[in-house]
Amino acid sequence: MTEPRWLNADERRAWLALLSINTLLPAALDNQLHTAGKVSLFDYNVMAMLSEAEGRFLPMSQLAARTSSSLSRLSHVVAKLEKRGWLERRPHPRDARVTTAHLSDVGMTTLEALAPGHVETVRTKFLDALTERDIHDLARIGEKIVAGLDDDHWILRDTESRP
Amino acid sequence: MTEPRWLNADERRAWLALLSINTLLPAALDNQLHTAGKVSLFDYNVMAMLSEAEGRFLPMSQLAARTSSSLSRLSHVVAKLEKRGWLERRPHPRDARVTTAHLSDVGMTTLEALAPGHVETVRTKFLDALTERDIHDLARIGEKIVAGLDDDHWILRDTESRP
DNA sequence: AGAGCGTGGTTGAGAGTTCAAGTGACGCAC
DNA sequence: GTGCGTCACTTGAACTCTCAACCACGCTCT
Repeated sequence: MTEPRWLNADERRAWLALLSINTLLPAALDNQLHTAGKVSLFDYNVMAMLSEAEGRFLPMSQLAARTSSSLSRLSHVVAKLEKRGWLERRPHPRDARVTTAHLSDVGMTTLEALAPGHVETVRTKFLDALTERDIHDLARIGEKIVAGLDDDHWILRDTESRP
Repeated sequence: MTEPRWLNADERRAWLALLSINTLLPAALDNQLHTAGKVSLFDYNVMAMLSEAEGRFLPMSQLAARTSSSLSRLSHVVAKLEKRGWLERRPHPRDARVTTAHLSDVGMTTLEALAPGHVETVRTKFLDALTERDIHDLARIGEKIVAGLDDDHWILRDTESRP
């Protein structure tokens, strides 16, 4: 049992900054989305991921992967969004175990109405503080961290060059 | 009402990576802390911030600032930690409005027992994926983002050079 | 065909978080 | 020294998330 390696100055700065960003940024975005349309950042992302999928639907487990969430969390949220008429759940025709979540037309319209305000907030609260180079570096570093946490995370697919 | 500026490739990569990190990293750390000692990452941070303060106590509002949390959230959590005997609340002697949270000896011991496993997890889940240079860049970029979200955030004090 | 195992998803209970409202105390204006 | 606005919290209710248990289906092996 040896003495643990404590964080040095840069490691500590990086860690504390990430920790703060982690609570402040989602709070700011949640806030904007909630006043704009009683939607959380997570709700928004669920719908956004569906809107980008072929046919605007995905199996629950793939949607969970794309939102980095547990199936349980997703299930509760999809139930809520379904009650609002923005999503619809259907059984998969070939595999009766899987449920697919479909973005409804009303959901799509809602999402489109929310999108401009949301990206604008992403800019003002996040991207505007950075230079083009910062953003490029952050994308690279961020993807490294994601890879360390989940080595076949969906955002790492098709964007990486192959050998 | 002009067309919003959507995200370009790098902006999107940076944003999606941050979003994923944001859910995966705290989950991993919460997990470790919870199995090690039924403590959340936020609980841990509250105690860690107190442990680093002069005299191991801070007014609630300063503690809230240091944990980037709302006073309400903090109040609930401090109540919980107080019930476990790790913290103690005392009225401020000069200003009866303020409550100070003190880390107890038991709390300090608990924190010290948890710390090695926690830093180790911070390393394996986060820092190990990065080079020294990445960490330095991330610290710089991260602090820029924090500054954009809260221009007098505590982590920006004393670490920045002054004019 | 059926036993056993893994997969995909749901559910309910308990823990945690947020939001709005409330309680005192300070401090300044007159 | 009496209002009156602000500050520093606290509280309770509503909502969200997590965790463990559960169900149903598909796959493989015999």
